[in-house]
Amino acid sequence: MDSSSSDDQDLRPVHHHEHDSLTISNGKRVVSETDFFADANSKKGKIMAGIKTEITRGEDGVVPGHELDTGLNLLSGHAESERSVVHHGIIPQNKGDYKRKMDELSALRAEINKTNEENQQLRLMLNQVTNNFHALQMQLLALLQRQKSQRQPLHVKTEEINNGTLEDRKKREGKIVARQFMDLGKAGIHEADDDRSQSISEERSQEAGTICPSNIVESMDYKSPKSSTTTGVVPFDSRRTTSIDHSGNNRGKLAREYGSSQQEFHGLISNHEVANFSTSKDVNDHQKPDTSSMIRKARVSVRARSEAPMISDGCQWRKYGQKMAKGNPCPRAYYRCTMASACPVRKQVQRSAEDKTILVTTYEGQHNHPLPPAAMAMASTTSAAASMLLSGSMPSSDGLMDTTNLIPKSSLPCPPNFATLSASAPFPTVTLDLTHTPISNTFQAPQGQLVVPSPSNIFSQNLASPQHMSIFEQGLYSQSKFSGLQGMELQNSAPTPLADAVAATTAAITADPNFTAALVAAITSIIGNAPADNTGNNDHPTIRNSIGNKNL
DNA sequence: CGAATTTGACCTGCGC
DNA sequence: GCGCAGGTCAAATTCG
Repeated sequence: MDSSSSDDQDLRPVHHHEHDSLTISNGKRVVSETDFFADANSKKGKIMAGIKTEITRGEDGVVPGHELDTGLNLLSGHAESERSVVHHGIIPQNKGDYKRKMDELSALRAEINKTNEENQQLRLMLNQVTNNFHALQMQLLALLQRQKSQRQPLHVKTEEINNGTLEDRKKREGKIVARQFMDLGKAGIHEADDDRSQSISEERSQEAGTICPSNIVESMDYKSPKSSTTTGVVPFDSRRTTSIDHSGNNRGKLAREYGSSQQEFHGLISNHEVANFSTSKDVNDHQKPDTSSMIRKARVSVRARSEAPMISDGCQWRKYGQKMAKGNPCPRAYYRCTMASACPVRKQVQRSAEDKTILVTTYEGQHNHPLPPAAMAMASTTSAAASMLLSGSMPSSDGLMDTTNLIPKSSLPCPPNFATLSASAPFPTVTLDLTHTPISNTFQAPQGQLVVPSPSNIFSQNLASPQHMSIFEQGLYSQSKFSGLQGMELQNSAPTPLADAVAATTAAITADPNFTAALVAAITSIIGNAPADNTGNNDHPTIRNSIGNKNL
């Protein structure tokens, strides 16, 4: 059922293309190959054409002749007019004409087969490159961890903690804590992900002796020098953890459930990241109230154009609430992940007040269970984005997180301060704008949100994360090329040879237009305008009527 | 009939 | 302390 509706959505752009071709041909009996693959001049267009033909075949397994007509009728929003056009074109006037048409149909069929093969090859290539990239990223992570552990003396952290005003310190603490939370979450996912990521987690655990300066342990140590160094319950959300301790009402029930899920969740965390954490009680004992309030979750907001009530991200969600939010006539829906009984991941879905065709999905938390590939795409992307948000740069003196160093000013077609994170924002939020609005608009966002127009930033800034760069991310990355941000990933590299190497690798991987287009197809199939469908058909190479099409 | 959704009530944090 | 807004709960309702 879902797939059928999804197919409808998928086929819509195909129809438009064919309709255009038919209109242009106007009276010709068969859609010419050139018309049918109208944009086949470009590599991208060639891919699209191939995918389109696959869709046409998909209806009943055959393509040419009247079957083509049938497909059009199924897809057409102007069925009668198009049917007449096509029928007029296909009914032969004489035998020679008929033979000529049959020849053309044969040629068309051959072309379809060819493009289908090309599609298959592209798919294989995409998978292969993805796998290779994952492996490469794992290696880079390990190297980076080693490099960090060698570069960061502990006195730097002490100095940073001791300097500055109390307010500055509080702000720093909040960021540091939040940053670590995301690291924890990532660790959870990695552990559940696969053996490779597990090995990485273990590697990170082994390197726990000298740790990243952004580790929460420093913050906790500062606030609570007597904190236990043994593994304990990590307060992923201090508020909920407090509820566990002090609440006996119904809310406590959820809190307990949530808390247990957190324990379960943290069981997936590498020892290094859990070590030195105090229990929630310890934290409450040693933290000042205003300091604990700084402990906030990072969120990742995804803006995408969609008519569906919810974008398909591969996960199973259960709606548990709906609220009217201030300043937006559209209600905000609250969902929680139901793929595991105690998965802490929540998401909010709300249409943009400015543009109701834009669906804003905000993710919070990390899955504590294995994810299907389709869900991994979104999960890893949001995790990477959050990671970039929380580890991208050090806070500036005014309490704002200066993220301008994420992207060099010289490469930005936007104001240099477009990306700032206010420490006063309710939650540190990264926004992935997939609406493909012009760049100038893409950077417009509510105050306190870091807008990331191009996930290339995520990629190049997220080297410290063992997170896989998913197809989703790669698609996002490739989108950046269409957004006029080419080359940013190279200029944006951290000033380390390793990061340069990664950026160069990224550029090399995505240099091929075929690859880029395939990635766009993949990303589009995941988060496109398709109605909510959780059928897991995201690996279909179809280019859907989606956010990216108008820019392709 | 079980699962999912709806929706009013409740809780919490925050600003005044 | 009060009111507001965001977030969540859970009984009622709807759906498959």
